[in-house]
Amino acid sequence: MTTMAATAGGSDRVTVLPRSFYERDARVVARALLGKLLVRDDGRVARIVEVEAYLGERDPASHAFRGPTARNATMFGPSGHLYVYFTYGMHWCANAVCGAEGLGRAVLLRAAAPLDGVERMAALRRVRRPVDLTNGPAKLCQAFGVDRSFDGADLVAGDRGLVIADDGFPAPRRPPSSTRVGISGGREHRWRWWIPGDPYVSKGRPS
DNA sequence: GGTAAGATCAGC
DNA sequence: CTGATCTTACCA
Repeated sequence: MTTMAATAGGSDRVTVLPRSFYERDARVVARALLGKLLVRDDGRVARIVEVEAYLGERDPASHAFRGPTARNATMFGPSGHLYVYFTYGMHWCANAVCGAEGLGRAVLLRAAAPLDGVERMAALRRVRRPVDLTNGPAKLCQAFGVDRSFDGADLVAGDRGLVIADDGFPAPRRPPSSTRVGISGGREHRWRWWIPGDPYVSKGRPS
């Protein structure tokens, strides 16, 4: 963790987020995740800069809207696990499950700023500009090698070598918000947040 | 069994 | 702006 601490720019203490961090309202967890670190055991590290909250069965934009299925089973499981889904016939996206078990709520990890292990990320993604490495939910997953095999991974125990950690970098007090990207239902909610000015925030079309 | 839409991305 | 690409969920 020496290299990471040096490049992270926060305090020299890096701690994995506890289960209790995730056991809260998804909208609170989402904003609290801004500035946290996505860490793989091979040295890949990126700071989360954009997130979206999905509120389970009361949210028409959520995969959990129509109740539990084989696909969204992880969402209805315990907090602090990774819900990974396949979409558009070619992309993987990752969420942190939150709230009480059985609610089907989660936070989509939409973008992150690479801090370490950039060569390994670049090896998995052929891009012109470095910013395209991780400035979108499917790009982030590809850069971190996250696919179906990571669905259900425990982000607290790190059972598959992937965790989310805190290096002391503060989450924005009042982060800017917008409607969520790429959804049809649930447009009335502004449940997308990001770190203002960060170059790795995805190019969003929502209002 | 058939089909439409999808929490996206890259290239023109 | 469009094509790629295929799983899932829903309907018959």
